Amino acid sequence: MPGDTRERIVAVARDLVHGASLSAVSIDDVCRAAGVHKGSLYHFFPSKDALGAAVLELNWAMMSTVLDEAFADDVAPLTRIDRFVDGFVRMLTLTRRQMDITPGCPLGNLTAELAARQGDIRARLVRILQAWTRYFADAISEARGRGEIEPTVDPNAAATRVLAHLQGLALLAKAHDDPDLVLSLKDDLPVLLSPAR
Amino acid sequence: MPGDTRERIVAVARDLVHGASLSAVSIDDVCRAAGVHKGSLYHFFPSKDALGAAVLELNWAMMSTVLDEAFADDVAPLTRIDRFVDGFVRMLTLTRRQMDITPGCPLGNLTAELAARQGDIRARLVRILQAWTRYFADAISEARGRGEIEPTVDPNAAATRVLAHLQGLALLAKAHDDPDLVLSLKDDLPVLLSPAR
DNA sequence: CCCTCACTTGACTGAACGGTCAAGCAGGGC
DNA sequence: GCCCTGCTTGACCGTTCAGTCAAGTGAGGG
Repeated sequence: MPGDTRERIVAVARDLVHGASLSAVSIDDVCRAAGVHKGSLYHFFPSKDALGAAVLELNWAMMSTVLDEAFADDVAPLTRIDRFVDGFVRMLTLTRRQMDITPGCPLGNLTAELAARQGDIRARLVRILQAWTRYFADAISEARGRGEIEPTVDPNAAATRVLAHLQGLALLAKAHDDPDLVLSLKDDLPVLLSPAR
Repeated sequence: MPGDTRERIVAVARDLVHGASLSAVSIDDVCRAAGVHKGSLYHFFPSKDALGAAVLELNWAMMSTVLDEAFADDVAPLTRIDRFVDGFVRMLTLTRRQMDITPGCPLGNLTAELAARQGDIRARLVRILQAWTRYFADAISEARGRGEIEPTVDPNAAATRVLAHLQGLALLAKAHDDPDLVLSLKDDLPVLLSPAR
């Protein structure tokens, strides 16, 4: 299978990083887990940072998949957000079963770890977070158009609120080792989508 | 000055860690910055993990100070939360000026980094987060008693909501390199403290 | 005056780290 | 049959890491 090695390396690296952190996972760890020699890895990636960037992209690709499924317009817009939360929690629960720890949001973790670095990587992180916010904003906007939430609500501000809330809950879930904590986002949604007073 | 060295080591370590992460800061870095030799550091701390634990305690002590000041009962309970947000953002802004990066929440960062480890450290993190939540819960409870928020609001659930929101905003602030993002918590507060619907 | 003990010094260790490289290998095109 | 090219191999390098240790130093107490 050509082109298989690179993908396997990134996939394995993502899993290891998701269960710990970028800095906690060494190149040797990745090679061992992927059944690949170091020179081979460095054939595809010029540096550990480059591998880290690839892991970030894979995480975003996986999150995009969950987002695209959840935000399909076969249900009401606010139901889509609920559906996404379910998918997100399912992701956490699955990793918890495999790794015996609650991993937190893969993108949130990388943001926390990499945002302090200067360079393109932070710009990319911001872009990803913005793209993520847009999923929420679009659904909120549509719900507002249908009269399901107050017309005075700013969809973008509300979407940022939802993302921040999700990230915070994911962090608490990681600390408490309980993915279900994130489920409370569904209860909090009506509150988060109500107008400021 | 007796007992000074240990404190200086922890203080310096905290600053370095706050600007990056525990794993990104080496024992040598700390020694260099504190003007101390390695054997001296290991006289006080049996391991890097022990130093990390001390850094966590110092961060909580500093946060406690900000919390105690903000939550003094010389103003209305909801005003205290606003005051805490101001203090928190001031903390971020100060570090940003010194380090040229927005550091995020010191406790949130450590939570993200250490929660995956098994052992006492996660238990301690959870306890700290609970103690933090209690500050919010007490103020919310008092505000409810004064009729400033709806009686159907559960102070503990609302407090957790506020903490999650704060952590999420701190993460976004770090990503966007803009401490002021956290200020929007003050606008979001009425929303977060309104009853579920 | 000297002993004790908390603290400091600075050189040291062994392992792990990210990264390099010359040599090989296999398959596809000429 | 040959070479080119994409990929693999496994040994190797220099650095940095957390952690150790034997030998000091100096102040306070008896």
